[in-house]
Amino acid sequence: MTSPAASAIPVHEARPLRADARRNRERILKAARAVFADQGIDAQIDDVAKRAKVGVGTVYRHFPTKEQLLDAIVREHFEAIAEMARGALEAEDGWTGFCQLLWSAAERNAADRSLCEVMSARDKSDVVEECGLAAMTSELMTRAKAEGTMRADATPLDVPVIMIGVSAVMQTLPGEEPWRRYIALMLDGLRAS
Amino acid sequence: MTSPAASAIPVHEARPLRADARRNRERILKAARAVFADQGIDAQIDDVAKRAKVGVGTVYRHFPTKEQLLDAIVREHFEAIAEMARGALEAEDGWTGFCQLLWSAAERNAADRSLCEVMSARDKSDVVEECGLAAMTSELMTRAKAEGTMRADATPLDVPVIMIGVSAVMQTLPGEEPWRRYIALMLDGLRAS
DNA sequence: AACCATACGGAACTTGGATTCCGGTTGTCA
DNA sequence: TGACAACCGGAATCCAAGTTCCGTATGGTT
Repeated sequence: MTSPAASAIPVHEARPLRADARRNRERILKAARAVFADQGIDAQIDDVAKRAKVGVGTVYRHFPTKEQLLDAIVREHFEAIAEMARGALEAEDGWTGFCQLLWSAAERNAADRSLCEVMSARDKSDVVEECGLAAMTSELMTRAKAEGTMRADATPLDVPVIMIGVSAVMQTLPGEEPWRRYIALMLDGLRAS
Repeated sequence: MTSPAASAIPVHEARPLRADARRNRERILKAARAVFADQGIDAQIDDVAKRAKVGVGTVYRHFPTKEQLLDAIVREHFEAIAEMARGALEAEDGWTGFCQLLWSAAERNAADRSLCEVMSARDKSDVVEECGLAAMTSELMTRAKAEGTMRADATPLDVPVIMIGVSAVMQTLPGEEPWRRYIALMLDGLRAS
């Protein structure tokens, strides 16, 4: 996206940020990642600002809305999960890859409260689509079904259902045990009998 | 505390409510059931009051806090589910009873937004314990395992995990399909192979 | 080294809801 | 049928965020 011939850039492709602004933007994102991860989506912008050692106004200049700041971070997460999916596609077989993806995605969720809250409360299928996650998951499932390791009636729609569930479990029941158990049950439910 | 023979009544065992007060209390509960069911736990007390054709102050005299009002209603729900559990214990076998219980409890959840929100976001194990649900579920599972229809490593703890999950799914993905699919998967995961 | 568009900080403002208050009603009981 | 404690209604108050504003500071440029 930063290539020399950045010619046909869409709509408002602003001039580069001033050095201090660029620096602050990074600090804000970093702070927000940390704050949202451990306070959840109800964390306050003031806290983010404080942690970034920046005034609230500055946060708002970079992200006009709390929602937008949160969104930026959620996208990063999905991006990361999409990366995991790419890894899962390298697995020796579809079922293994599928399991690997669910486990690692859940693991990431477990480390971030806001992610759990967002996943279990808002439908993010658009983001999932955009970052290619939908397609990769679908591919993984197609393979697994072809191999006969996944029940034939499983559908890509089962994945959000599962992720929403784990996310909720993580928020409500503390500890690793419950959500791991949950994923295990679900995978058993999806395995071909 | 002010009655003449305020003898040995525990703490605050108040005198009977005045007729109008009793009537209002009922209207408030009825209104609250409806409002919370379709707006969720973020519904406003003002709406409850309006629907009950009563002033906000009156709502607050009966339930000093929104939290307490909500709690009263949530307890009613769990009570009802406990009733379902009693029915499930009559089923011809443990597995059937267990499935019956999960399906009917989920069905009830589906009809009440606040119930879903509460179940998926707060640990209500105390209430579950108090109304006997915990014990009955446990009994059902013991039977099913003895019959060999439920996997041996299933535990009563799996039930809240499942209920939390469905509740979250109901909130996030609209329609009957997703949550039904979810329960079906989970039951398959719990069935003995 | 002066200029100014960009940025910054953070106090002040706004808003949405919960909760309180208090003058006016109404059951209940003598 | 008074008298009064128990109630009621709903405007006013309080509060916790999110968001705006504006005087000041600072990179980048000539």
